[in-house]
Amino acid sequence: MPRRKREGFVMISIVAERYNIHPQTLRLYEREDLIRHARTGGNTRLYGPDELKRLEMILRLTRDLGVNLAGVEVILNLHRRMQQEMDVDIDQWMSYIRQQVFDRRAGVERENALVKAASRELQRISTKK
Amino acid sequence: MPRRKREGFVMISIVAERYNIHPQTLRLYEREDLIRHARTGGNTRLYGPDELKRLEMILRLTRDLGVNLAGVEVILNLHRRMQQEMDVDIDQWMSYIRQQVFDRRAGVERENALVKAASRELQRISTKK
DNA sequence: TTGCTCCTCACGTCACGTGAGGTGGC
DNA sequence: TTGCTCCTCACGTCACGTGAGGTGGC
Repeated sequence: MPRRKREGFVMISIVAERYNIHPQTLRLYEREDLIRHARTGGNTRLYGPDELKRLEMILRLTRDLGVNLAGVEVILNLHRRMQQEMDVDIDQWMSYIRQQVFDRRAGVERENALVKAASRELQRISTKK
Repeated sequence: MPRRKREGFVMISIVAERYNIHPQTLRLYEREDLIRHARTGGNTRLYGPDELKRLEMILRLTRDLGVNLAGVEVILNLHRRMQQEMDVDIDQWMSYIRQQVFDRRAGVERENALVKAASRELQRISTKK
C-alpha cells in the first residue's frame, strides 16, 4: 500500500520520520487540540501542508525553547490574532521566534563559558598549592 | 521596623501576602530572570509598581493558563516587542490574555457538562437493568 | 530579642514524552 | 500474511512550587 493517500497529505509514520518525533507524541498533540487534521475513511490521520507548518512551530517552541503545551496554545492563538488584527505576517513572526532561540542559545553559551572559566580557575588553584 | 522603605516599594512578605504566593516562588522568579527588581543596601528585595504589574501578568499566565516559565518568558518578550514595534498597548494585550482565560474556562465548563451528562447516562443505564 | 531578611538543599506533584500490548483495516 | 494504523495504560524524567534549616542585619 502506498503511504501517500492524497497529493501533499501524509500519514503519521511519514511525519514521525521527517521530524524525528514519536507517533504517540503526534497523537498527544492532536488530543490536546494543538493540531487538527483530517482522517481517511479508515480513521487514519492525514497531515497536510498547513498542519506540518503548524507542527514545525510547535516543535520549535517545545524543543528549542522548552515551552509547555499550555504555553504553545497561548502563543499560537496569539499568532493567529496578530495575523488577523494587526497584519503581522508569518515571516515576521517566525523571525521573532528564531530570535528567541538565538537569544536562548547565546545565554547557554554564556553559561558554558562561565563554567569553563570556573573550572580553569579551580585547576589553577589546585595545581598552585 | 516599617515594612515600607520607599514610597510605592514593598518587601517580599508584602508581595507574598497580597498575591497569596510563597516567598520562595518570588525568589525563584527572580533567579529565572522573569522579574528584575531593586535591592536595599542590606540586600533586601524591593518590588515597585512596574514589577508588581509584571508579576500580575506572570501569575495570570502560570496560575490561570498553566503556562510554564519558559513560555512566560517567550510571551512577555513578545509583549515587549509588540509594544515597541507595533503599538499594541497594554490594555489590548491584557484583554487578549483575559480572553484566553475566558476561553479556557469555557472549555473546562464544556468538559464538566460532558462528565455530568455521562454520569447521568451511567445512572440511567444502571437503574434500568 | 523579635521578626523579618537572605541563602541552599531536598522533596512531592504533575506534565509530557515514550513504550508496551492488543486491535483492526488495506 | 505483512506492516501499517488505531487505542489505552503505565512508567521515567524533569520543572516548579513548597518547606526546612541555618545565617545575618535592622
